[in-house]
Amino acid sequence: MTNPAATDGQPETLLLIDGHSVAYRAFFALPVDNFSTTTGQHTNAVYGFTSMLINVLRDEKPTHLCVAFDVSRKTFRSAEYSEYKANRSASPAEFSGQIGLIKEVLDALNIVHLELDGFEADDIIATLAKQGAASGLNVLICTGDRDTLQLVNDQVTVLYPRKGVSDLARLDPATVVEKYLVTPDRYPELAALVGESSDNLPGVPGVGPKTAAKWLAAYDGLENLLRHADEIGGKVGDSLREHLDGVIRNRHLNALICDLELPLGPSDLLRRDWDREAVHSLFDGLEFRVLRDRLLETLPAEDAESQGGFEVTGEILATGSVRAWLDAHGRSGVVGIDVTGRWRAGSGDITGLALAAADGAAAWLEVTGLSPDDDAALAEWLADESAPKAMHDVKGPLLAIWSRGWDLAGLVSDTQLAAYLLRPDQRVYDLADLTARHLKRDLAVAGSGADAGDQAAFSFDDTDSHDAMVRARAVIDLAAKLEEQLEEQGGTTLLREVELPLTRTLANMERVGVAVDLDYLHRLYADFDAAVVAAEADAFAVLGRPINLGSPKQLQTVLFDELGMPKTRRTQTGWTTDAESLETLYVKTEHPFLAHLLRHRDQIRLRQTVDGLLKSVADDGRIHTTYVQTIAATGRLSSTDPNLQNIPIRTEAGRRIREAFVVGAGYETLLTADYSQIEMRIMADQSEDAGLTEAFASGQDFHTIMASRVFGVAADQVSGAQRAKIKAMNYGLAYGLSAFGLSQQLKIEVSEARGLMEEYFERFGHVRDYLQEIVATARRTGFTETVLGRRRYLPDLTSSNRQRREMAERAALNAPIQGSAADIIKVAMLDVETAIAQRGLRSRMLLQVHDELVFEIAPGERAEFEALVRDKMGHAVEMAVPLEVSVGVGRSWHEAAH
DNA sequence: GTGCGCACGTA
DNA sequence: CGTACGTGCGCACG
Repeated sequence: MTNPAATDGQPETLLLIDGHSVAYRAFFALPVDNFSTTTGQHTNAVYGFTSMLINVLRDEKPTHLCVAFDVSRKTFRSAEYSEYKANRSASPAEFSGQIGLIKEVLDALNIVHLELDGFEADDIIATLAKQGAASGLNVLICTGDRDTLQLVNDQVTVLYPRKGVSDLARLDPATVVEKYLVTPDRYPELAALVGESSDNLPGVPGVGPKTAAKWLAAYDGLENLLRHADEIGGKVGDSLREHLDGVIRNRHLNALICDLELPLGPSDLLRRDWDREAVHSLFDGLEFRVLRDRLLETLPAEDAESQGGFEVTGEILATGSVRAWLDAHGRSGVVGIDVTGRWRAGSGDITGLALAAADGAAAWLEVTGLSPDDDAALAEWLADESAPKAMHDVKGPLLAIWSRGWDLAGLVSDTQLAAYLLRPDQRVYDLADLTARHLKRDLAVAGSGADAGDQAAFSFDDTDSHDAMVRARAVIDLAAKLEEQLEEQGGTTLLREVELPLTRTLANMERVGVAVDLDYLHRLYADFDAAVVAAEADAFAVLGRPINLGSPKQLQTVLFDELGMPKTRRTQTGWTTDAESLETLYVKTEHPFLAHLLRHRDQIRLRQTVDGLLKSVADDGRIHTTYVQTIAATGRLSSTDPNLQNIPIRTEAGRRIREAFVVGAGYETLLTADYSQIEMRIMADQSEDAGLTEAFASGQDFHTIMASRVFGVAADQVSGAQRAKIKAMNYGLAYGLSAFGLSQQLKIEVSEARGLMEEYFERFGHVRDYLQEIVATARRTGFTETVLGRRRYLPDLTSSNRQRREMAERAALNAPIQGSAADIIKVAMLDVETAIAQRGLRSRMLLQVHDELVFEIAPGERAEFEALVRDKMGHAVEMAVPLEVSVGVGRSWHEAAH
């Protein structure tokens, strides 16, 4: 049994939490508006409660733990005194439901929670506190309810939230006396005299804590005081005598019951392993990212100890001994590798390597200590296809390996990629976390959680080398475990043949980068900057004073309060000032401020994009983005630092930015190749809809031909408006578009949009059947699947919350379509790369933007390369509907567009 | 300093 | 009340 804090000689600690009390404190401590999920569920109380729980577990390291809840407002106390707590207004609507979520959190953390009909949480706590103290435990009670102060003694301490949820006062006997002027056992007597407004128990008028404490001291307790009530003089004496019944009632009601019959005793409250899967899926739903990280940081060891950590006995390889070690251990099975170093933006460096071999041996070697023969032996082994290796998050280390002049081959697993394929909707795939979840083992690495790429230090001591060897060992075990799971869901091919080799392709693209015209970028920045300044000046002139145009809050004050404009759509914090709403406002009011504001928005955005690019230009005059392979739940890539997948294209000014991306020295031109309507083609193929398939086969403009089918007119009779409507429908289909959404986008009535959808589906009925089938299947199996078998799990499909469920349905609709498109372009990228290598071409792949690839073409290779790209992209997978690829060339990304 | 919401760019 | 992302800013926490 896990018992993390119990060490020899130290007393064990029982922590008792009043769930309702702490949740309520949290609710009022944290602004409810700042804590809600995208589905509208308020979470401030859950957040505050969980945050406090994490802190107190970290700080107090209790060995035993229980959370008590009130069942309802009906208790023996309210039965005896109907006014008990009757002053409490109904809980705010935002609070309701959060107690249920807190219990889900506790369940995921495998923490016992108790409630008992007719009694309050306090009574449960009092009972357990007494039992715990009796069996020699230290008892901590975390509550915002002062009634529990009566339980304080040498063994029992109350943690009382001072303010918020992070500042807990420690109330031991001495502190209670200091603060409340009486000993803990007298506190309820004092409260009976003074009254407790939160319980709606009125006290004796005119008697405050000081008077009450004085009396209790003078008469040695309440009982004796009441017996001698007639001795007390003055007005307060009269007052006391008039309210004797009330005092007696108060004292009766505020006495906690400490002999309840409970199903569990202190020995049943030993802390238990928590359920990683449950925590992840719950925190995903609650959108608790930071809290999850804090939880993992604070409590990683505890669920792992039952299996223990990793026993690694390794050696630090002395100079000259690398070849011998690799010969002995490097070729008898999969070797786990952990690279220490740093990497970013297409390059990196290595300081050390840890290896863990299948035979149990482990080694650490420092790059600076390599002899020429060590270096050669290592380079040879790393590049040896027949020496199988496993790593975690290999792309960065690969860049570092390349920077050393080495290469890497024989990689059979990347545990990060494997974990991503198993559950693509996780936020992070940290090695320590995966190890604990899948192997129930503790990595016990100092500073685990940090990616190697973030490692600041370049000096290493024995701990570093040991930790690195532990990681290398964990990677092999994890790789085997994940492989097993992936096999069950048919995902090993996707890992081996797509994601794993793609990592290398992406690393190459990052390493190469894309050339930019730096002078042009600077001029562009100056232009946009001037436009920003001008727009700002114009806006201020109209307004008569300067404001921060980038502050939605200030804009709301100006637009809706000062200028009295009609209110726009609501946001969580007020009324939206987004561009679309401002346009509408401008049509209504023709206020020139709006025009200047919109222009300012546009220009500042463009300036910001250019500024970001300028800051990213490396010494080689190129921009090296980083592709993240494990972010998008659908299987797409993402691009960051900088994001080159959202460079403007829709406006003229935006396209000027694309002119900054140019062909690099020694190359002839850029070439872009993109898939036309790939998602619609996937839908046509998968739905086997004859009408849709024919529309693609016709070779005419796709949206026009679709419109002609829907409206029953010849293609040359389709109006612009008709084409626009069907185009919106085509694009929206894969997103789970509703009649309402379509009406919004096309600015038509909902009834017309509904009619449009009906007519569309009358012609293309198999598409509707297909889309409905996706959701129905996903609801049954729990996941969706792409053409290559990439899964996405959507537990919310069976949620009782309608908003969550419908959101999951749209995600289910979209995932196989967007995901299959991602599969296809990934295969195409690999095929193109292979072909480049086979033909010995110098041309190279630079960028991927979901359905588009950008290449840099070497002199003389243009025609051959275009044919190659068309072939590989067009035949990445075989489908009933041809994949159409359009290609353009030019010296800049803009010119190469088509 | 940190986290969040808003706004907005792409496919 | 249409999916999937990343970034930068202002603002309110601590």
